[in-house]
Amino acid sequence: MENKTPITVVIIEDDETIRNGFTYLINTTQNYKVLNSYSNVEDALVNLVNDKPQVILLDIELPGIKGIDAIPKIKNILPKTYILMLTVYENEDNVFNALTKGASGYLTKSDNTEKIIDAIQEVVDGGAPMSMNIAKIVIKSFHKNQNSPLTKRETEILEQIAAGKSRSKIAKQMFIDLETVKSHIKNIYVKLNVHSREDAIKEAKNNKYI
Amino acid sequence: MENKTPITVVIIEDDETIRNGFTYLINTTQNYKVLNSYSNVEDALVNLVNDKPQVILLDIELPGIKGIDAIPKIKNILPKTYILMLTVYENEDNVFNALTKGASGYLTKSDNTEKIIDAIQEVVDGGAPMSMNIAKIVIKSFHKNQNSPLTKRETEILEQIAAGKSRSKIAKQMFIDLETVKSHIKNIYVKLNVHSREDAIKEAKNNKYI
DNA sequence: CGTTTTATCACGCATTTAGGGGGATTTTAA
DNA sequence: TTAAAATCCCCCTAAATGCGTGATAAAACG
Repeated sequence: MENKTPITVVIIEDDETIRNGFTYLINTTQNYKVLNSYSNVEDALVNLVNDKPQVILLDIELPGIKGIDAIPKIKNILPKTYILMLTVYENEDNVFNALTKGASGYLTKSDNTEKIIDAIQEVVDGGAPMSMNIAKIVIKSFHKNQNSPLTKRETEILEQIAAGKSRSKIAKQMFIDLETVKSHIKNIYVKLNVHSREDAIKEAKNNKYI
Repeated sequence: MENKTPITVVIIEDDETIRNGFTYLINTTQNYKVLNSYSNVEDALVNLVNDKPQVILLDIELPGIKGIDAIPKIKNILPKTYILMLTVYENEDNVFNALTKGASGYLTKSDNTEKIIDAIQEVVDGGAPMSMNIAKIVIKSFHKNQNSPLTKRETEILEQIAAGKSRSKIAKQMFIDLETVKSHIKNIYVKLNVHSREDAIKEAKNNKYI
């Protein structure tokens, strides 16, 4: 067990105490090694080519280039490196932005520090470690509103509109008359209090009707 | 610790062995209690009003009404009950369907059986427990394709098109000429090899360009 | 430093679509 | 057995769409 090739980590975090804390924690754990740690993205970007870590712990709140914007830059240099986000805040937009740009996991610093080791292992094993509250945010983003004012058919049609389909195409694919589709759309607009496809889509997505 | 009010659970699972196994496991754990277990959704639906469990363990592969279709029916009767999905298969569509309809967690039966207790506790605490592979599927669904053939501007415009905006509205909001927008859209169509908004949206979403 | 890509703007044209107005009828559920 | 939901009908005008064939300036790349 002792002489396995260790899992290599780089830390990008501006708070020196946290940076050193994590470095110590990881380095004193068997089979894990911190190759380097940086207090900002700029420094990290020039050195990462040499470090070639398997996992990067990336803070979100950083001076200069923010953690979120660092993700694509890092992925450019090291496409196979797993990026684990670290944050104190649980801002929804940050979560989805980071995931969209390619982060593989998302941890809050309030987590038990030992969890960081589990998370590093999990991400190397192809998993997607998340703190409990982050998982909740992610799962909740899938939940549809059960109190939609739209009927089943109206919802169906609005979904097709959101897919960019014309009224006539919707009619053909649903085997109903164009006039029926128009009628449904009229009712949708009244219910959502809008006067265009754009606003209907926006309103429906905001309220998670679709 | 011993005389806390226990967390109440109902199991809906057709395999008798698994059903009894989970029931035994949960009932022999302090502070957890299985109120009832059912081998199909139909039976469960008529009794759930009396059971009023905090958590339901719901199998996906069931005879008659499938687990996925059971979710909205259960939510109708008991809107506050947390639903944890159980499955042997890790079918992507099932995962997203279940989450969309309101499942709060998703576990594979291959998980260590003790994890089920942790998951029940986590969901009651407002979390969203997932097996590692499920978390991976969920997180991956957010990842955008880094090899998009579209330029930044083209991607921007295609996103607006996917939001249902007209070319002229896009032009106004981006402070560019309608002709410029038309030009971009033409290039998008060529690159994606499509001839309509609908197909452009579909192609872009399929490949995660947007 | 030169070449390519990207972003910008131009004009015309045939065809379809969108949104709104006013209805009616038939299924489906409560 | 009512109410809600889904279906279909006709009219209208302004706007949008997709495609053709361009040009020019700015940015990025090697």
